[in-house]
Amino acid sequence: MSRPTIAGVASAAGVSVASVSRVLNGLPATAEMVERVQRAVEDLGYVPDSRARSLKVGRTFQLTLAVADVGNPVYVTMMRAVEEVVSAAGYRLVVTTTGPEVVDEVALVRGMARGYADGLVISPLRVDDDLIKSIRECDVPVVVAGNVPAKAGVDTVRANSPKGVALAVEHLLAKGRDRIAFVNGPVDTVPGAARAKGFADATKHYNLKAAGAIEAADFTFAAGRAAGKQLFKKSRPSAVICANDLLAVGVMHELAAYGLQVPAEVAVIGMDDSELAEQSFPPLTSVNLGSAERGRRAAELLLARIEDDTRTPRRIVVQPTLSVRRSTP
Amino acid sequence: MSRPTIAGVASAAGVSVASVSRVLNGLPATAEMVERVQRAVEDLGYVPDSRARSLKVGRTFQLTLAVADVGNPVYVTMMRAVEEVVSAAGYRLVVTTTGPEVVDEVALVRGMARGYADGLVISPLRVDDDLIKSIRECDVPVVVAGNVPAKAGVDTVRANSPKGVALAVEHLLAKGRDRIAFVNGPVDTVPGAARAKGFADATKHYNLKAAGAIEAADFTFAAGRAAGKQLFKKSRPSAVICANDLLAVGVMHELAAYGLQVPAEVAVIGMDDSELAEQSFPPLTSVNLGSAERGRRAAELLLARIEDDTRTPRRIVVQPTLSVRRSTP
DNA sequence: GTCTGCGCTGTAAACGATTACAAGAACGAT
DNA sequence: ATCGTTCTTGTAATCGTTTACAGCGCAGAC
Repeated sequence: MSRPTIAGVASAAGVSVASVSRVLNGLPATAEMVERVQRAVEDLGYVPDSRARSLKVGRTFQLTLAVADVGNPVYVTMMRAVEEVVSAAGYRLVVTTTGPEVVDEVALVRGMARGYADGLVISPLRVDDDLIKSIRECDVPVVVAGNVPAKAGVDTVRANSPKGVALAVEHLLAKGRDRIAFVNGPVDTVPGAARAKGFADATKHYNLKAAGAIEAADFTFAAGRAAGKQLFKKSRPSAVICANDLLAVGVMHELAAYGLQVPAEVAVIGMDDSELAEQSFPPLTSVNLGSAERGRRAAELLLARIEDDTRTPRRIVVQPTLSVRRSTP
Repeated sequence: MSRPTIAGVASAAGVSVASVSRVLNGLPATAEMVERVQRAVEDLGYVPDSRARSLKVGRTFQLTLAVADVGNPVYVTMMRAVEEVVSAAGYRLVVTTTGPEVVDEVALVRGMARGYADGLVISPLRVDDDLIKSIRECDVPVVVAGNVPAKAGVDTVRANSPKGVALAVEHLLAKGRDRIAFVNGPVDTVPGAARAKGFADATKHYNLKAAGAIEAADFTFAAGRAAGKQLFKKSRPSAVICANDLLAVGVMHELAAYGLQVPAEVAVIGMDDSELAEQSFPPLTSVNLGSAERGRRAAELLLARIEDDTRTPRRIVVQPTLSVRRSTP
């Protein structure tokens, strides 16, 4: 036998479907009506069909969070924060993963028009005009966790990577480490570009001597190892700043392979201050780019826009702090 | 203006809604019809509403994966495997998170009846009769990645934890480490219970001398640290087996705090062989419980059951292997 | 006793797609 | 020229809800 529908409940309770619906949605009804409906619901094990409901009311009460790589620990921080906010507001959160390619992201945003969810928080790795266009044209609210041009006119909440890199550099200089290498992720990504700018700014501002800069293939552990290998082949920096924690951990492994002590001989700083930073050994000094707060704010922005689609887009930037651990002196 | 519906497309193209639907679903139509419909679709930027579609056809073409803790790296392995299989079959995968409590899991399974997705892979931390009942009564297919009693009559894919623990013990004994401590997660969880049994079996079978056994508060890094602290306060094992990689990494941190060398003085073995095992330092020897394969098989089982709901439930068990790294001699 | 107003409840029309069925067109065979 | 096939297209019912609207009963005011 297939699932009971509201009509089945109605006939079992001897009332109309409208009354069942009203009772289920807490609209006024006599005590006897409530009683009869609830009994029938109980008896039949009725559960309302969310597809039909959301077709009618035009909302799914689901929100989507899209991330590029589930293996990147920064996303678990963000995911937790988003989850907390949206579930408090009565929404379910579903997480999907886009590939690293911008076309995947565009496809996802376009797909939202099918009505899978009432809103989307997306943290795109790469951004192009197509993506921005698809976000602006999207029928459901989208907020971007990441950096997109102000003229795009979309709600965003982003980190201040350049400031973050500066914090790392200052910390190292204060400890007397002035031969600072930089291991970035791909610069054709949003975070890669921001961090490249940050390091370039810092290089100029603090008049850093060149000590090596590498662009890793992606933001993964394996790429970090490869980058480390390449880096230490030709230079001996006294410190390495990495564009995220996975890269940093990869680099630390390579340092160990070279027999170099962290932090005694080489200091290492990661970015994101993810759980991995705490778990790595030695525990990793890392720039906290506020992923939890960004997640929270992004979720709040999304809820606010669902509430009122006419508000002017906001651009929130959250400031970094440095979590000092034992990978720096 | 709001999104165009199929009726809008039909009138724009000067054809009937049925024809539009047919063209969109690739049913036979004349070239001219196809042309007109596609032009109208293009012009209006029409995207079919998946809610309406799934209400009618009774399927959402979405599958759900539910995990207890997104912070546990074992799930990323599993998630990747599941994603690969289901997307190849034309489904979208959405991931949700249950809390650690069994009531959350039950609520999730019950909620599936609302028709959010066509199937569910759940990896429950705790299992009780309510959960099993809810799974059996669930209107959509559910496969459990984890151990539930055979009499439950549900599709399951599970690891062989006892065998896994045995592999770890054998490896340690072969290296001459016979004072083996065991750091488990909560034994009221499914994996906790299985691993406890494994260690008890091994203790008996290999006649291990008691070297300490701790039950951590949960399967997290922090709990691993706490457990390590407690353990080393009273005993000096020559090896520690941990119920998962997060616990193992926590224990290694605590060993470092005590100034004990890994693996020279104390060997450490984790379980799950997650990405963290490779990333930790020293890289962690870990029992590979086949999370990727379990994910893959679970997804396949789910697809098969969606295909044919009458097939008798299968119980697949995947065998462990040991990934030896540098945390053991 | 009649009338007004209020509060419940039921009937039926949506929401936006798919699809069974019927009708019309085109075409070949007789 | 007629008939029967086949192929394409349109009409309308349907999926399971919510909700506008109308109807009905009952209480209170005159």
